[in-house]
Amino acid sequence: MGAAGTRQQILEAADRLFYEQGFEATSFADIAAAVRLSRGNFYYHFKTKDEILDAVIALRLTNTGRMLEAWEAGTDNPVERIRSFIHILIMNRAKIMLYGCPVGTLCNELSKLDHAAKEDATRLFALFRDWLARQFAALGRDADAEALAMHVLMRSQGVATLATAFRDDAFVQREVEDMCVWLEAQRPGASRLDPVSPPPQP
Amino acid sequence: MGAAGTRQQILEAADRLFYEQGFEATSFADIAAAVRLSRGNFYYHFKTKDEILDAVIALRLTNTGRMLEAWEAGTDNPVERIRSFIHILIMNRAKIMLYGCPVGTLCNELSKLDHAAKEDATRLFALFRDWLARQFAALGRDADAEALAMHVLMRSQGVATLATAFRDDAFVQREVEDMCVWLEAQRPGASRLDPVSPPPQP
DNA sequence: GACTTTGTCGGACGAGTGTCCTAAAAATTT
DNA sequence: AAATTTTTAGGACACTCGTCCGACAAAGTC
Repeated sequence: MGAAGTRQQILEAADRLFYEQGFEATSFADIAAAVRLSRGNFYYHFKTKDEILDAVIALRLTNTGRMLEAWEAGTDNPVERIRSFIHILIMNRAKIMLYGCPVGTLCNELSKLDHAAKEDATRLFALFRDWLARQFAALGRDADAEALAMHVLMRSQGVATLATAFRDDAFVQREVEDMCVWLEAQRPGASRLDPVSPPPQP
Repeated sequence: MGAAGTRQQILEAADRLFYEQGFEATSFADIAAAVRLSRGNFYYHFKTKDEILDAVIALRLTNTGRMLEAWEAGTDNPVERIRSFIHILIMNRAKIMLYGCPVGTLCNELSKLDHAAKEDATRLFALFRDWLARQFAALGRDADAEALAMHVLMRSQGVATLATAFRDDAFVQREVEDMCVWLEAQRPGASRLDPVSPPPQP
């Protein structure tokens, strides 16, 4: 197998393991075993563990970008696009309940370690934020597009964290619906009489 | 110094270090250095690292319980009590921007490690949830008190995570205010004409 | 003062870590 | 088929990890 293929395999394994076990708790040996490679051989592909981390973050940035493009290609309606984002919580809820949000948990871990790649990980968040902000702007909310984007991001992060802690499927469902109702009310023409953010129903 | 005093010192150092660096990234040596004790001597006070973790969680449960009691003693008004909770985000924002929420980040880490104390850490969340639910019930929202409590918890977790990633003081301020406005609107008599969850202003 | 209990020290242990080297195998080019 | 480059395996390295001793000091009891 060519080096490029092996490198890709390593990255995918590292991506998964960093997500499932965390960055620091994942050792070279873990990744090596996952791709059935000798531990020592890693040095050929990646000089240091941080180098793998950088590459994994770059991979995630690429994959995330592709996902956002796919959502944009799926529909012209900004509200529907934002709904695509919100519904990751439903689609990935099994993994989220086990390991949390890949972006949020990585940022948290790197912050605690005060790791150099901390800012790079935050760029994953920024990618989502800017994309969401563009959708809100397309909705006619130019003035507060970024604040609205951060609000959506904030909610999804909160749901992910509590989903991991409590493993409560109904909670995730409820909050996603609440978020969608809130989203509908953000169209500039939406009536203030609408239940903007109704109390979540049990 | 008595053993009880030393034990308490160890616990406080471990509490702080587990928060700042994470559980796994904190070694016996780190804690020992913090309390100026020999590493080997730890075995006398705590047989294993997990034992320290259990004790730290128990300590946090106690301290959290005391804090909740203090808030209850501070006012009879449930809305004001809940506001006390929300305002931790402001009071502790410096630390939160560096290390995240102590509860959320611990739960995330233990989930990834699939650690036995995972459920114990979740009990910290449950403590907040039940207390908040009691306040909402006192507000006359018995029916959906727990869902409302989870909603507040969810928001504070989301704000904490993004605060750590972006270190944006204005964002925290804005979301806290938004949360308080939302809270006001949860009183059963609140007019639906009120801006229930207004778009966050930039 | 002798004796027991309680607390501390410094170091040893085996395992696992990230890193790095050398030599052999595989693939590619000549 | 030979030569060269690319990729791999296996292990050494210095180190840190959690764990665990055995010896010793301090405190308290008889």
